[in-house]
Amino acid sequence: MVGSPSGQSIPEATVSRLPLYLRSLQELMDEELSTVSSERLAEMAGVNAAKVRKDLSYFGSYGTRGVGYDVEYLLLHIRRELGLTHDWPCVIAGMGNLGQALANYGGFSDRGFVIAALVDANPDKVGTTVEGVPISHVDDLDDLVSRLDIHIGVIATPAHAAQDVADRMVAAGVTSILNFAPTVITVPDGILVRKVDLAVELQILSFYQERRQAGASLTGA
Amino acid sequence: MVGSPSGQSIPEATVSRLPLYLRSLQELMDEELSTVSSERLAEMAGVNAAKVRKDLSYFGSYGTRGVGYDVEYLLLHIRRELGLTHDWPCVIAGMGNLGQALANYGGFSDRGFVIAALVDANPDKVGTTVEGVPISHVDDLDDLVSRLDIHIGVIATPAHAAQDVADRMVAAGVTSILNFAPTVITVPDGILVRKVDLAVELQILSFYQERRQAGASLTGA
DNA sequence: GTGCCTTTGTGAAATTGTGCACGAGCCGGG
DNA sequence: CCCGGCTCGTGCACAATTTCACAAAGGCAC
Repeated sequence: MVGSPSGQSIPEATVSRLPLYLRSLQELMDEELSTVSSERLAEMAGVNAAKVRKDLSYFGSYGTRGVGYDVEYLLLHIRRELGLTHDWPCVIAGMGNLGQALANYGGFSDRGFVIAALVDANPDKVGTTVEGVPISHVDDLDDLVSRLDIHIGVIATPAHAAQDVADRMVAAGVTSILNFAPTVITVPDGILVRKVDLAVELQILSFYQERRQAGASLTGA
Repeated sequence: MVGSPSGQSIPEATVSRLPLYLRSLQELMDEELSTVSSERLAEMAGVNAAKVRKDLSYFGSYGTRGVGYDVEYLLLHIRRELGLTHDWPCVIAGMGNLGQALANYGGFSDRGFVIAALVDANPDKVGTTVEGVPISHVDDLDDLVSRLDIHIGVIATPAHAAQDVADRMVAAGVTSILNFAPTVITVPDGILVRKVDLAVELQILSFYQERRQAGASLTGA
């Protein structure tokens, strides 16, 4: 079981670190380095060296003892594991501030996520374009998704519209959803949802910040 | 030690769920419900009921057996734990697409995070305003942070500028940083950093999406 | 007041994730 | 060919988190 490439069981925690390794390896490529040690990679990714080695070992043994990992080979391999050997066409729903920013944000297309379609419910916005991509009406989701072979949908609508849009996406054939709306959406089995709530992170910071100040006033003056 | 309110040790995992409970409780307030069971709250927050009870128990026992939790009381309590009884002035650095979207995004100020200042390194942008907040030059960070009593900084710059901005923020007195730049930043002890990488989430989706397709072609037709 | 129903609060078990420590394997030099 | 130094791969112990299961306790009907 151990060491078998493409084994079924890659820990979730490991998966969530793969993008970090990928990014670090890309930087190393830019610096034209051909090999990298787990220690260096760990430092770049902001984790611990043992963790890097353990994570990479789930995919088999690609390192060379005494030397390190081959940057190019590892890069290719992780990219393949992450399914980034081809581009992913995506649709963004909700062209408010957040949706527009996401559509404009270069960080997606850089990494293989092509904004193939944009939709909104507001007829006034339909027809305008963002970054050369026309905004369609949300009613056209079905057509867009099947015609452009879209599997990934991004929800950037207000909270109250999120569930409806999610339902439409699923009905249209989307199987993975990234939800930026601050609400829980429910989907059928087999549909994968990840959630990013920008304000949640600030609230977590706030928690620790408040604690620190409270603590400081106890221990401090 | 158990049940002591404000005990030192609230698990990180619990803290990261508090904002979800808070949001759910706000919805319940809007619906004018006065009590809620752990089961209902769990459903709204998208977690498991036992987890809700355990999470809440770290703050002491605020529920009534046979009845549930008092919505208003619990709301107030979590808000206090999260340090959201007052507003937090924040500064956003980097007024590109992402920074502008964050500044425009209503979801922050709704929850007590007031955009007090905006900075950018580009002189052309300095002087213009976003949502009524003027963009200052990044060199003025020091002055802004101390004058407006800012503790929280948001980095929305390109990756290559993030570390420099983080250093400046720390020097100016910021103690909590939310980093949207796709890079690891290092800060002195005592400074708290949280990281949101929009593309990372898509890559994680991509991983599972790819696996699913691979699996489907084995088990399916 | 008694009994029943409901829902909390919480030990304890199960699962998941982390970090250490060290054997194993590779490289370069003599 | 052998040796010393370096770095991977991994078993193991430990820590964190989740989940289960159930006793304890409030509320309501009668």
